[in-house]
Amino acid sequence: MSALEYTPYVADCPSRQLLDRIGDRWSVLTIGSLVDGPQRYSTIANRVEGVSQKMLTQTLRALERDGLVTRTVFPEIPPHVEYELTDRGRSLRNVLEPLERWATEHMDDVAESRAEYDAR
Amino acid sequence: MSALEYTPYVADCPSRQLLDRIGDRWSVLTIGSLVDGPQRYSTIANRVEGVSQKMLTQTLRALERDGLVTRTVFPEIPPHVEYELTDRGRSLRNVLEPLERWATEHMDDVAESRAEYDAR
DNA sequence: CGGAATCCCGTCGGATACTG
DNA sequence: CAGTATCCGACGGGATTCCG
Repeated sequence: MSALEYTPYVADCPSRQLLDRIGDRWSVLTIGSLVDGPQRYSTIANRVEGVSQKMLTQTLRALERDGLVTRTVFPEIPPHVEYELTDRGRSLRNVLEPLERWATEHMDDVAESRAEYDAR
Repeated sequence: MSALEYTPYVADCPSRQLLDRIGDRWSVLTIGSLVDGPQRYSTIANRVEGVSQKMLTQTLRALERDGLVTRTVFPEIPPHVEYELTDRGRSLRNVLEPLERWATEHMDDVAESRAEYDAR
């Protein structure tokens, strides 16, 4: 019932900050790159084109802190680190995937609307 | 078929910019404030607590440009402007609502994870 | 009432260099 | 390989002022 008291429309409600985090550019793509199982840091970096290592590390740390991904270090040389979605992370992915799909499916229509808007 | 060629994981793909826009903090809340029909500017401003008038206007313009909301000016004094979701806007809302709900429903769990993470 | 325009500061985030 | 640390420029976004 406590969840019903949260609403992101209120400025200082914690759910607004959470919404910011999970709607974040790199968070969405990072989580998406983990859908098909655990991945190494370098693999994620390759999948999420254009992300700097600073932002990727920062994003992964935040996701780990929020209990959305786990970080596993294999004591090897050279280092080997794997990131994996938790159950909670997967449940979030389930609502992010439609968003990602919406973006790709409506890209053409949006581009058309933009052209019309800019023309007038 | 063209939609299949878009993927936000590629740096310069237009869908990435679109994903940024629609995942944006103010965009999500602004769209959400329009679910129950057309609203005046001031009403939206009140519902989305903490939004500055600059950001609200900017957000509404972007949403209008992308064909997600319509802007209707009533020639009255004082001015009267109403914003309303388009069909496309409503389809987007349908995928944003689960995201918003996820944030409120998992807020407690996430807060707990954060506390644990920070403690160690 | 619903903006537009300007100023200005904070932080986001990229580039670079270094390390276990 | 998987980071950390530092520097620093760009710009997001708030506060303020003015307008039709």
